[in-house]
Amino acid sequence: MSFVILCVNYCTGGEKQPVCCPSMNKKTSILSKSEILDAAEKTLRRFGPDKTSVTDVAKELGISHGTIYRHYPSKEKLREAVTERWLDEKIIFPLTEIAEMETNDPIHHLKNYLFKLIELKQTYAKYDPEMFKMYAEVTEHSAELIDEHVNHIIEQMNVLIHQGIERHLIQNIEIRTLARSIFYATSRFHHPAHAYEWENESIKKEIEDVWTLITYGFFKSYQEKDDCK
Amino acid sequence: MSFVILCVNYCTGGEKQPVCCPSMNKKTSILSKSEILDAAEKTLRRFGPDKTSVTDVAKELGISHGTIYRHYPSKEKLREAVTERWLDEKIIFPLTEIAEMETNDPIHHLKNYLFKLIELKQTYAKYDPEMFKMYAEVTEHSAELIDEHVNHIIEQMNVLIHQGIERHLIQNIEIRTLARSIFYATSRFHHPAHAYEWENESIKKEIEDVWTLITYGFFKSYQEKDDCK
DNA sequence: CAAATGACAAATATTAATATTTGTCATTTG
DNA sequence: CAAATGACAAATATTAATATTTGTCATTTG
Repeated sequence: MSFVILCVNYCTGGEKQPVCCPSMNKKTSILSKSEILDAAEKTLRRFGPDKTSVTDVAKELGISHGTIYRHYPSKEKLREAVTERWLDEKIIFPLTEIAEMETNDPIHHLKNYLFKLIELKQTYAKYDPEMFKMYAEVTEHSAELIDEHVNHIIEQMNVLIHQGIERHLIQNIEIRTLARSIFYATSRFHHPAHAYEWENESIKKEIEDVWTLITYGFFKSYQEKDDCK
Repeated sequence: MSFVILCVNYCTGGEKQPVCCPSMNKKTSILSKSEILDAAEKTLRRFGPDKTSVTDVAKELGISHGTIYRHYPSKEKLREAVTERWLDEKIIFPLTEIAEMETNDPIHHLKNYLFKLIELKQTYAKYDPEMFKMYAEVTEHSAELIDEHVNHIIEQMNVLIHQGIERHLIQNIEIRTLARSIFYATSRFHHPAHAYEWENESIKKEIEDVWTLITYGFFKSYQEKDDCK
């Protein structure tokens, strides 16, 4: 009984744990991936991504550094794992909460979602600078990680856009293309390469103005020009 | 007579020359700013922006490095001057040619202008990598230089937008805001921080898709929904 | 006498010697 | 016997000594 419960406690978060069920007698001595990630995150925040060694992380855990290599095949993979968890927790999780809210104003819902993405990125750039730097560094090298992250966001935007189309508020064009274009057209406001431009207060108005542009476009439609009014 | 002509020859390009008119007997010995910039550009292309010293530039010219400091107060100012001239020649000049063309399709004209900007940036990133790197480095430090460059482009876009509004093709909203928003919404395609993402072939479709988005917007207007058709 | 020089100090970059870190794997531990 | 260890070589980073570069300015040059 307690066997099962313990296993559930240990194996949360979808991690592929080192087999934790046979011989459960040593529960505290079994090192989990998330314990390593906790220690890595703590160490990264202390020393910064450029000064943190695998040895430092091992020291934090009071173990041999060789042990970490039994869980992550390289320093780079460890950095990616830390970044992936950080992105999931700090960016994807709060965004998912917004995405799943009920609404009868899909346009506002979409704006809410996108603006939250921007706010989160800009907040963490400022208040969790070491981890944000880590994220910026890792995603510049790992196309895989950034692709997964971006696709996750575009996927959620797809759903919101779909709701807008159903209610005849959004033009019925290729959804995925639209989601991607909205994401890219706002790169300046959420891409880490632009972080140094976020200090300026004018950034808030710029975001609103770009949002207005992509909402209505600059083109005066034929309806407005000829048929109507 | 030949005095005046020589002066004109020497003082082209709007440079503030070291007074070249009194005592013209030594015409070849007078060092012009553009000669320094030529040598700097040549040296920068050879050694790259991180390995080029003021001494290297002086060597290229066969002069003492102290002389360069009589024309530019610091290495950084020299780098800025090289970058500014490069931008004017490689980006602003060809853009101005397009901007000044006559057209009866202002939307196409605007697209043409913006796509040329993107094409030029992407071409020089690939085929003049040292100077492009120089530009990327300098603009990250000098807000002044990048502001001037960006404002120049936005100014030219203003004119094109104005033509579109006159012909009732572009919505009559605040022109400057619109120009800036179009510029920012396409940052991914012309901002040097994104240069490493330009390798991917998919970038061409992304540009077209973002252009379509900012042209028409994603919002289904009331005209389309209710009044018309 | 305007323009260039080159000697100089301070700042910065390079080099070479030294130390640490990364990643592996045979051995140890519980 | 699964998990951890720690000794080890190769790669990378740090340090300290050395060399170059930056920027100034009194002196020289034409």
